[in-house]
Amino acid sequence: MTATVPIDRRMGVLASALNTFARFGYRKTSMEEIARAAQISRPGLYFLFDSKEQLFRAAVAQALEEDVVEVERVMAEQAVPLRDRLLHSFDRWAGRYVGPMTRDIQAVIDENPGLLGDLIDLYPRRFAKSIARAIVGPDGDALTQTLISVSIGIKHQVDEREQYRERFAVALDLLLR
Amino acid sequence: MTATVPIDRRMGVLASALNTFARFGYRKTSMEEIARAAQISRPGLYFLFDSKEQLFRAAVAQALEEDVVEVERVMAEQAVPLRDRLLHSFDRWAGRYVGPMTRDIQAVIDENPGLLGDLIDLYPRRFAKSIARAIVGPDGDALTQTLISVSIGIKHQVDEREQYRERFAVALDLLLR
DNA sequence: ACTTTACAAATCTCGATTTGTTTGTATAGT
DNA sequence: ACTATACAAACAAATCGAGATTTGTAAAGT
Repeated sequence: MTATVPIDRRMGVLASALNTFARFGYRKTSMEEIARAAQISRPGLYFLFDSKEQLFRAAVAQALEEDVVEVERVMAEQAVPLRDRLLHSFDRWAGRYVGPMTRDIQAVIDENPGLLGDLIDLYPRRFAKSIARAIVGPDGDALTQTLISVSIGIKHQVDEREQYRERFAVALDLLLR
Repeated sequence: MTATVPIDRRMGVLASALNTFARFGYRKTSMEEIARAAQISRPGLYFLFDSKEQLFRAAVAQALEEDVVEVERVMAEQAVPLRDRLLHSFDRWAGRYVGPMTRDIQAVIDENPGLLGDLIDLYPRRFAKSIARAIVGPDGDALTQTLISVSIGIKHQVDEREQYRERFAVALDLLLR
């Protein structure tokens, strides 16, 4: 049972664990390295997380959770223009994981299917719902769908976050009338 | 020298060769299998094409050429609505290569970089130019760019050609005012 | 609520050898 | 303008065993 452990202790470990997984991939990352990066002993790491697999799941889940919570927060801010809210949200959700360093996170994730269970379906759906809710009008769902497709396409075309932002902004301005 | 060989003989072989490459991948496809599929002897295959590598290049090049020529033809037909011309062209260019069977063609192509040289850059550019030329107005290039991103994104989301068509049509109608 | 040290069991790494497959060419034949 | 057969050289795949690495747990300590 890890539930008795202070939550904030784990969060820092999760962040550096995800980093390490991203750098070397799931297989080639040892618990030793994660522990070192988190400035903790390896048995101490096992005290916080039952297994390497569970640690990986938790690390990815935390990242997804933080991203989607941020998206939900931003999309709810009625004061700022829809266009800016969308750009910020998509950049956070997808643009963040573009580039030589952060791209590997995505690679690790889909090189290890089954390791993550429903997370891979659940969070994207939650993201989509959060976007769709903010877009009013009859074309709301179609627009959301298309924005997501554009985002995925751009991610496969570029390799720098800035390029992602630029291209997505162009698409956004075309799609928002 | 293969230049003395009748061209139409080769074309049929190229089509079935691409099929075979798509089914098994470049490495796991033997000249034996290609020859069998093309109803020709293996030495006969070597009479038509100097090497496996050259055969692969020629097969991909033929497919790309046919696709892009069809796109150029359709986009030039001023009589039919732009929306329909675009849908047809993108479906031919990208939708064709969606699905469990044809998807592997794409896989083979980008699992074997270097095998194809410039083809991979040249044809997509030619396709883009053909699209951009037909879209008038100040947002022409931006629209083209975005349509291509949408197309790539959808290709990564769906696994049936019909789904590709539907989603792309939705995006198209949103982007064309 | 951790650390250090220690350890068995599972897993990965690797080089070496072998075995089987494939390529590309040749040759003789139709 | 091919086919059938045959063949050397290159290449890939499968096997294997020795050695190292890694996982997960335990125990004793602070």
